[in-house]
Amino acid sequence: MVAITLPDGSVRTFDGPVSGTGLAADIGPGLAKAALAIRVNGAIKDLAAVIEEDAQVSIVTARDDDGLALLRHDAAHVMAEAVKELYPEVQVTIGPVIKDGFYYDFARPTPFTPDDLEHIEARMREIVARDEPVTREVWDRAEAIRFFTDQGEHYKAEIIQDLPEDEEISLYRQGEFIDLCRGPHLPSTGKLGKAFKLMKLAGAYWRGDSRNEMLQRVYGTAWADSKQLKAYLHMLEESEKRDHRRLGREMGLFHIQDVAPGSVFWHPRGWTLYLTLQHYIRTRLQDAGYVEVNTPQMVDRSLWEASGHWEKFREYMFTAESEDRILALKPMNCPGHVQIYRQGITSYRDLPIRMAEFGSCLRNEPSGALHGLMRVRAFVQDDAHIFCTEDQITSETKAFCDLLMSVYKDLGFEQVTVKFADRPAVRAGSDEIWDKAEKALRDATAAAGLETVFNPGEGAFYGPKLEFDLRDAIGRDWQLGTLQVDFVLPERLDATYVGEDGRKHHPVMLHRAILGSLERFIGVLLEQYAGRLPFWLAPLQVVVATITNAADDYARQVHAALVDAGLKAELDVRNEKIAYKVRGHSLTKVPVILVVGAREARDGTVAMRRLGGEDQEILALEEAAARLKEEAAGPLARC
RNA sequence: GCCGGAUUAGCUCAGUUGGCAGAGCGGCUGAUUUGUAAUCAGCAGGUCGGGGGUUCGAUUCCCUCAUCCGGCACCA
Repeated sequence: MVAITLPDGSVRTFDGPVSGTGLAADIGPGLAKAALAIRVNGAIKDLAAVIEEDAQVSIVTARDDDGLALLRHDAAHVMAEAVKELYPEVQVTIGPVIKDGFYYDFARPTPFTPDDLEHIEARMREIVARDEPVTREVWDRAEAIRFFTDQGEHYKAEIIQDLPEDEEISLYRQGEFIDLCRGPHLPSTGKLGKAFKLMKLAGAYWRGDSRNEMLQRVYGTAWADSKQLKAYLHMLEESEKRDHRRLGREMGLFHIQDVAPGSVFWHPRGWTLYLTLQHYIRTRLQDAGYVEVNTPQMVDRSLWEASGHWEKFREYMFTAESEDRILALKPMNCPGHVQIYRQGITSYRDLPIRMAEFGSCLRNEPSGALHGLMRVRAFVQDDAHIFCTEDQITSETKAFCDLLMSVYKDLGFEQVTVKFADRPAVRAGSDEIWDKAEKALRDATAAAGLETVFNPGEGAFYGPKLEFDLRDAIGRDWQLGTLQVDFVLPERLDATYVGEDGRKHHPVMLHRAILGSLERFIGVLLEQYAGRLPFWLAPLQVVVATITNAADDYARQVHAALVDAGLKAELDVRNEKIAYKVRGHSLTKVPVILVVGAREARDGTVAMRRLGGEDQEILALEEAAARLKEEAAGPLARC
């Protein structure tokens, strides 16, 4: 007797062992058709797997996340089968499930073309139509290696070679295609259905290592039904509309041009936004006890040698030569800050010193990494270095985390992922120092009430690190803020303070940024709001638009009143219909349009229209200006 | 940096056996004086990314460089 408990608590008993297929059929024909796999006591298995003893079992369908993942995994296998049929010389490697889809990496002397993609997808649909049974086989390791080697599948043989000794070697067979796979899989290729699509081609290094050969990666997406697929494709289209590069052009904020790859030409409105954001963060830093400095852009190589950058960071540094010296454009501000710190003698009583700088940094990022505002070669961070004693690490870190969360909240970001990265394999400093630094950082994050995701071994070579990732509205994560505990640089650059004991000690440096680079932050901000920035941040807040030229003089008065109130306002007295003007300014995401015609001119009022709104509000001019002025103060109003 | 794709007017894009360069939007000018997401007409606007080659002739074919896009690697 085998008793099976279903998720609803009901129990079904069978005379003997029963397969997932049998169980699903026993429950009902509808479920039998939808069944993709089973979950036995929490572990997901093939539908064909036999349940030998009493267990908690649920039937997995494409409606649950595990089922969808299975579907995608099978899509990868079906794609590999299609590729092997069409191009027998290709070697298959790995094909995992990823967010929204799957990919498979193939080894092939010549890359695939977009035309090939169409053929592959068409063949996949044939394979689905064939409804080939998918069966699991357990092989002897040596035999499996020999098998794949004989087939010319050297990557597969290598994968098996590297599997742990005790791991079972399972192969899945569908039609003529046989692949190494842990499973589980769908019972047959027909279960994949039709809701999939091959999306793009890309190169990808074998085992993710750029020293290895490059494979051909084919990305695809797969869903439970065509409605979901359609919704996904629609979502992608919508995402494109909020791409910050597109918004930047449409809103007239900035452009990037091939004469200066990785650098931004900020237009008047974009620069206004930049300055507004900078003013905000500068004020917050001042209020938090930071002092602001500015350090040289070009610095002799000797300083970079002393700091370790010449050794560790050389390839990212731009250099210039002058009078037989090599100068480097600074990629970071930290060595400069240590030079300021070192002027004169510092007492423990002076610590902590929180030294901030909006310094222009240049890094020669690899050309393939450049991406709009998100990854540039010239940028400004809201950078600061906190020089403190070891005892102060916790309190300074907590204060920083609090400040950071408050800033993110002001700017409209509520969901922050905090990653804690600990000691990497290659590092400087003793284990005792690392123990101390990691503990201090952990204590501080706990004190700040932050939950962290552990990111093992990803710390900086000089110390552990917190990374603050923001998710934009499209669901992408961007690392913006960071805090790094550094015991190494103060020593290398000989920064000291005199302690209570009258002796010299090296301070600890906390490298920290909240916005990260202003460039990247603005990119994230634009995507987060789809260009519809909060009023206080909007580079153009109000347009005064006339209905007829008869209202021009009054419109000028309105505009002047707004400017007097400190608002960023423009006047639109073009000889155009109001609908035309409204549309134009709406497309550039101006948050407020004040419409004035003969009535408003007569009454001394304005018709206020919010971006995207359908109704208007008639207000006295003074009232409107006062209200908007208040709104424009933004979060700094409470400072 | 690596793999693939792209580069035509300010923007979005058409342009096939290689034969004088196109549209829409935007801009300018004129008419229209307009009530909340596109009024009408006219005009201007191009080394077809740069360089080299093949050809009587190249936006089109070949080579090369640059930049951009999508991945990969990188991201102190």
